[in-house]
Amino acid sequence: MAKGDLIKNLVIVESPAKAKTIEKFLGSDFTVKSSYGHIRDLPKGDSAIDIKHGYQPIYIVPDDKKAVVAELKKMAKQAEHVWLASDEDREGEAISWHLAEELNLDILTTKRIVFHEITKEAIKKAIANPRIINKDLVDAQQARRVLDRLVGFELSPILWKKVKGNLSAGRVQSVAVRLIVEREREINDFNAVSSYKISALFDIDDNGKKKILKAELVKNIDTEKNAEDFLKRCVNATYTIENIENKPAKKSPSAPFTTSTLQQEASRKLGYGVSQTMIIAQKLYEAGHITYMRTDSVNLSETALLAAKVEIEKSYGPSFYQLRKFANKSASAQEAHEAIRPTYFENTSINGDNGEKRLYDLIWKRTVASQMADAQLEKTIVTLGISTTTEKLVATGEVLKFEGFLKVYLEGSDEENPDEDQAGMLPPLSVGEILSLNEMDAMQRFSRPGARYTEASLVKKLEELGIGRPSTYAPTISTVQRRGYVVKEDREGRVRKFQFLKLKDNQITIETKTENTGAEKSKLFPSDIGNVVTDFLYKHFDQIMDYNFTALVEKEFDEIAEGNLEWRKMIDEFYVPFHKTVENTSETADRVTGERILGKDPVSGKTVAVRVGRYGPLAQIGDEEDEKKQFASLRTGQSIETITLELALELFKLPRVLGIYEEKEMKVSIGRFGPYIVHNSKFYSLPKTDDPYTVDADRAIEIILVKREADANKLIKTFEERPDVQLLNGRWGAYLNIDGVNYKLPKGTEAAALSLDECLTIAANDTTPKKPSRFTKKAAKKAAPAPRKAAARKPAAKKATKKK
DNA sequence: CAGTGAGCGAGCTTCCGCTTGACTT
Repeated sequence: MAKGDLIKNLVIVESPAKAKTIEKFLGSDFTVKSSYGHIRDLPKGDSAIDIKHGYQPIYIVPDDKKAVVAELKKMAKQAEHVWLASDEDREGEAISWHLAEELNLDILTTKRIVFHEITKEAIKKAIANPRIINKDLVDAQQARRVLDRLVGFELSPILWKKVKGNLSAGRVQSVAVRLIVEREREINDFNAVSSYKISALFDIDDNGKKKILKAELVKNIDTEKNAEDFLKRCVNATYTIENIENKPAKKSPSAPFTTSTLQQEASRKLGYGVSQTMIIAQKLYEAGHITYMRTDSVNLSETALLAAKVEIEKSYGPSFYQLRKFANKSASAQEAHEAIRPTYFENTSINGDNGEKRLYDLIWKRTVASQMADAQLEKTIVTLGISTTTEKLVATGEVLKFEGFLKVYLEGSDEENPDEDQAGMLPPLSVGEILSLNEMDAMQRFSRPGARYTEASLVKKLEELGIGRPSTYAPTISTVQRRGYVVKEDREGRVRKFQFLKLKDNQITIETKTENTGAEKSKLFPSDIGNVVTDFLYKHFDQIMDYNFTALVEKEFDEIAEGNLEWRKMIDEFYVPFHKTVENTSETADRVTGERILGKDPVSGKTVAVRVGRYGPLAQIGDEEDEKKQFASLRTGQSIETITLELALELFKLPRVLGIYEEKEMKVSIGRFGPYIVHNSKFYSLPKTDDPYTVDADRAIEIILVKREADANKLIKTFEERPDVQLLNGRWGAYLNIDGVNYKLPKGTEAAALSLDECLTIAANDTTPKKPSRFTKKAAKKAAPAPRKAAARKPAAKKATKKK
């Protein structure tokens, strides 16, 4: 558009991708622009809210929004009509209001339009029915904004004072951490109860084919003795089919994706973290492949419903189609958008990288399945009598009569049920038939505590509690990890014994077997600091930490939106007592370290305790007054809450001096990357098979010599003119190193034959992102006080990217 | 994928919710 041109209609939406689409629908009289979300916010400091004057918020246009606002302002001046078309929810209404204020538009007359779906009909209809800004809804947003700022910026400094610096607290994040902390404690306090599951395997002859029928006792047996008694009773018994019941069953598809369910399913089926899912979804959205990805609605537009029908009937036939309209379960949903769906159902796949293709495939299948017919099943329940006892065995089978939506998609599950067998088809059986027992087992099984959260299952829980919004789920999960409250990691399981009783050929055998239990992959664990902060906040600010706090204030926000409550009054009623507690806590509460006394050191008789120190969790021998007290850091995976006296004392056994070799001392210890030997200021990692507590001098020398040998063979080639270019042998074969940066060699390259020019070409063509260059001494020092895990994972690069 | 193995001290940190940006001629 040339300078000075008159614009007939200026429409302002939130997202630029949306602006592009809408512009196509509206024709040449309309220019559609985007505000890129909120254009104003509270400034960073303490003076953002004038508490004494009715909690008056001071708004500023942040630096990164100045250009957008300037452009919109200019265009608004040139426009005949301005239409504010931000989302129809609390935040969207506030965006329109801020725009009106900042662009000098008349609040009382400027046209406000809304649509819940980006379709031509919806937009035309919106244009035909403008309203004005709803100031009550805006006030509800102001109350939300002010409350969050007051809570966050008054609680966080108390943590700096009473726990340590750089911590944070807030309405959403602190509750998210509490969920993780409490789940971990439930797991630690859990006492597994065991019982015995009885399964009988029968040999069946299915027209000459040998098959096995598995039947089970419906209720497990409580003790080993009773299980054995049961098997004893079955010696020489006959087993008769007493009843066969067939009954139809059906499965129905799930609703189309919202942000939360997309994150869950991408986690279960593709193994993506919630941020990863959102980044990929954003790309799909920007490319026009899917509708908006931050939504809490399960609704599909009429256009989408029709397109799904066409696609299903074309690809699978009319019998597979069923119109379905889903209702939202979550009361906190604001439904400003459609569900997440493919923009064009006829695109069964898209161009893009692997992640984009897989996520699109998931979205396509989920959406299409949601408009498909039920799957029809036939369930068969076979009851078997035992001649020697009144108890019954039951076998169940399932046959799929009509696939329906299962042709396309089956939702994943969070439940891990290793004991549950997939019910399949049963062999032909008849009532009165006598079956021959192959064997009967009684297997000891254990009850299990609630599962640890994954990123996605935590999002699910937060959504159930009405805490957080689609746009904040992923950032919240990142925040609690960045602050070091929560770590996402894998944990190895432990070996557990269980009893296995078997009746075969009328003989009973009892065997003790072992299984691995409790192994975790990408699960969220609380850190010690997460525990300490949660306990502190819960003790002094139970209101904020209450799982219902958000739901309660949301009710009040709704009242404000309906015009039945004045927002300043609502905030005042919350803030006055809250602030009093803040002041009181700040003055009187003790510093907290989460200290736990473990007992006495058997050698010195001194007290052994664990607590959070300046650099993280530590163990200490000797009281505060003790001048010769000793310290040792806890290891990764150890926790103040669960560590035992024995394990804490172990920490003081390292470093151990192993002896002298080549006139230098050999010392063994455990570092960030596991056990190592240090000798002549060189480090040698201990192989997994060696134990740092028992390894001896002879073995240490061996390890040193093996490493020297490897190092001697490491160098393949160097070049006189460029000493910084080296071809080296690594654990995975030859690689190229130039000035400390590693490059992969193309497959099949003979490393020793490469010339310097060829090496430089390989380096120049290598587009894989390289790690930031090695820390300088200074940078390494700076990174030191960061939380243990975070320091190991994220080098100092974080700050630089943020500033930009 | 490749290597790695911290620790003296001042001033700063922080919320939740919208949305994607990107030095020049």
